Amino acid sequence: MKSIFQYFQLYNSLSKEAENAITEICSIIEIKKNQELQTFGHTCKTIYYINKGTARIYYYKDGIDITESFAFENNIIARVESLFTGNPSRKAIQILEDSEIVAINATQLFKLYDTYPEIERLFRKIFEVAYVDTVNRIEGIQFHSAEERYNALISEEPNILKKVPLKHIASYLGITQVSLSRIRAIK
Amino acid sequence: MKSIFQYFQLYNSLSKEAENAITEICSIIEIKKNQELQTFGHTCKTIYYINKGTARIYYYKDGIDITESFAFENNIIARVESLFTGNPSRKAIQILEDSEIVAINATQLFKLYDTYPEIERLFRKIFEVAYVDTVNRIEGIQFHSAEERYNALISEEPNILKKVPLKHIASYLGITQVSLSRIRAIK
DNA sequence: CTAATCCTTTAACATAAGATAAATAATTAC
DNA sequence: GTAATTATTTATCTTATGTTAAAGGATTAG
Repeated sequence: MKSIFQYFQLYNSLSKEAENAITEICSIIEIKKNQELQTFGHTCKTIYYINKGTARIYYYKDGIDITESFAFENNIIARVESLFTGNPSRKAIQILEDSEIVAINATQLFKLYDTYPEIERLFRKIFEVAYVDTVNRIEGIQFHSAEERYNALISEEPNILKKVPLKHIASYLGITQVSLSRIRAIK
Repeated sequence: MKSIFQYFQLYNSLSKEAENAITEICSIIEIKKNQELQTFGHTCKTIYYINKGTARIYYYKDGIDITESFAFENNIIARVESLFTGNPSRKAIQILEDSEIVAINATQLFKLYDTYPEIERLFRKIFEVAYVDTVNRIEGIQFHSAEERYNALISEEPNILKKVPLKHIASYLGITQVSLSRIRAIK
């Protein structure tokens, strides 16, 4: 469990005490491909960091499986629409490759915010950047064609095709799998 | 300048000292319809609160004016993709009705975070909720038809038609003005 | 290793939305 | 109040993506 603190360092440096306090509320999960890390219907009280592997957040809309987002090695994944509101999540987190995940107990983390402003600041900054990424993604969705979005995704995340089935990429891009197949066939 | 603190109260209560510190870094702007509150190209260092009026964030994509978001009375508006990264913003803020705006100096605000953890917490929570709204908006864009998105917008913000030209609503919805006209004609 | 299941592609047809142009309608400037 | 400008609608044609169905590949379970 070293690299999570390297990741944190990118946002805000922490005192040794703060690092120890965080370590105490983390656990490591080894989990296999296609398993559900978290399922539907409960209020999300965990933030995950991916040491190794790949995951996605997804939900069902009219019975169809829709991928909201992917997360890859050395990144955070959380169902923020539940974590930050306390509402039960309609979304689940599925593992897409055999993974090693750090689970951060968010209930306890939020308590640490009172004792360690540096920890509150760290997560404030992490989620500010995630927020900016989401704002930028809207721009991509609204004014690029499906083909442009696909190409952009591949160049941002060149290994995604090895890690993630195309059907999940299609729903993430907001198109059907048939459309994605057509787009790929053009090349 | 009363209602901004009522708004803050929804997120986190502040001590009198913290309120005073914030008041010191705020100024009130009276600004007329169609004026630009902030223009393109500079790093965004201001967070705005709308006491009265309406505003939008917009940018040009291939020469076409695109509305990224609207903000109405008693809400915050900021170009977060610049504010949180320090990058110059490609976006501008335009006033859509004669407005009264509170401008919060973000550079000084971020300094207050060191002295007043309660202020850092306040803005953390404000932007967490804004982040959640943005995540939910992606869901709307990706899996609803333009007609559904239009109807949803009207029911969320019934007065928008009195405040905002349809062309801005069209680009916000991710469609052309001609398509929006067609959708409205069906009824 | 084989069968069963799941994933991806291809084809044919349907439809929503884009592009362009022109006609009205509404607003703004003088 | 009128002209000029800007916003909105309507019409026509085009195109990207959706829908459904079926076939071919790949992966998984036993």
